[in-house]
Amino acid sequence: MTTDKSTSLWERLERPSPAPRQVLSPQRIATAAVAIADAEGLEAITMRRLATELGVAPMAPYRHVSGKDDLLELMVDHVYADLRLPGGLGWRESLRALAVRTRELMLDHRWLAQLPPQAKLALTPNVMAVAERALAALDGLGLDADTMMSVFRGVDAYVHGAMSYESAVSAFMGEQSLSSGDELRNELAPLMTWHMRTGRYPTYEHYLRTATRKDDTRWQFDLGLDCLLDGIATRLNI
Amino acid sequence: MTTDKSTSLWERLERPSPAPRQVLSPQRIATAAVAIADAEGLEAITMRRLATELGVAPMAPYRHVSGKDDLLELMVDHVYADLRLPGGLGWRESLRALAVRTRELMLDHRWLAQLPPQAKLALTPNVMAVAERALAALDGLGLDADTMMSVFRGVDAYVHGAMSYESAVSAFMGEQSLSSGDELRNELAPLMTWHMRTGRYPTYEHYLRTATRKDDTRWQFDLGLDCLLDGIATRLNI
DNA sequence: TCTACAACTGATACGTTGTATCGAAGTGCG
DNA sequence: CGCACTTCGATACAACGTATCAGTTGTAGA
Repeated sequence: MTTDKSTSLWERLERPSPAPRQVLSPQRIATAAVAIADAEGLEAITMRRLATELGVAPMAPYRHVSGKDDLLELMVDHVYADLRLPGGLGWRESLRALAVRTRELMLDHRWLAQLPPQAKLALTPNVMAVAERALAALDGLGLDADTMMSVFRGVDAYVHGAMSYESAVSAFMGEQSLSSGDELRNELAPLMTWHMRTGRYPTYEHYLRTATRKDDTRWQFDLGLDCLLDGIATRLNI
Repeated sequence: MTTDKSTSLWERLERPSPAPRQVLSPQRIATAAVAIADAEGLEAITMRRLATELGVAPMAPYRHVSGKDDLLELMVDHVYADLRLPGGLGWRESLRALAVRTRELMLDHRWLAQLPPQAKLALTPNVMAVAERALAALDGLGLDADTMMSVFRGVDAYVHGAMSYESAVSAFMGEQSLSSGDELRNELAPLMTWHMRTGRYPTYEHYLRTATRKDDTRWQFDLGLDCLLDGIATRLNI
């Protein structure tokens, strides 16, 4: 190695460290990004922040991911690896497990339900594997391919829709430092009483006054899910 | 009015126009913003772009909306005014109308399904009105308040989830200038064949080869919706 | 062991975004 | 006519995604 005479030895000694090679990899990037998003939400995901967290220059990750969209896809694939579905069950228990496990995944990673649209189309290996599992559970029941896919996508749509709402509420509570449903409703009370004072929402008002399971999100999720599964069973004769 | 001697008459005549007061209003802002988003997608919504479209300085709209979040809520309320649900129907036809009309609204305004999370909690008058209509349709059937709300939210979750996917696909096709399902699949073919070559997704592969209704999104939507409505009917004995 | 090459990272910079700030212009009331 | 108040314009700033390019390092061939 020839020393570059334009920079003195001392100057070069001042420079960081020789930086061992291969400090970055899609794996390390995904893990770091997921950690950030889990701890501080999706809006904390910044190429600069990610680089800082990895102890690297802002543009370094671009050698491994083509941009932020790519990064989000990588994150999705990374966490979907944890979505292992049990085998050997009937179609109904399989779809139920799919829904419940997906919900748990989205509760562990609230940002999953807040991804921008293009990240929702992520056709990554681990996402494909989940679809394959679900479709396989629906195979051999006499359904045609279109119906199988629609049933799977229907359940998936319900889960995503429900969790999109649930995690938006939870994100809002986090921003406002609210730690219970009562605190949330207290925060929203002025707006709500203003609405109710118009007298245009009597049924809604009745709900607000008499409901007793406003915070039982699991019960709400299961009710809708069971309805959907019931309907699949009766309508498709399976 | 005293003329300011530091600026000549001609100089002041050169200046735009005296700018009649009250050129801005939440109404005008909402209409302009919706027009932009309808034509060019949600990412075209920029405070600067909005101001330009309104013929006004970048910061002017901030006198009427507190920020971008507020603007999005205003847009949601604006388009939800068009979501009129027919009255005098049974619970099932009402929920079906709710779902179908919401889908149509989201097809007319693709950005509705791509809103950031906080905008999905918009408790605006026109959104409340839709909820009230749906809840009223479920009233008097012997359901408790919690169940009524969960059923409504369940249907809403399904619709949002399904449309989130559908409009993400449609947005992707728009970006890539793809105008048919065949073109879309052609675009995705390299990725898909790569996945299929792993042999890990046999059921998925069977779907790709034999399905005949891949582009019939309305049929897919209705199948899931009918399953859900069937399930609600049987599980809740209504 | 040396050398050339390819892969990788650092530094710098540009255009855009949301929005804070403050002064100017117009409006309604005394 | 004067004055407080609302509404708008101009300017500015920090943070973002990312293009570009030079510098650095590991590695393959001689």
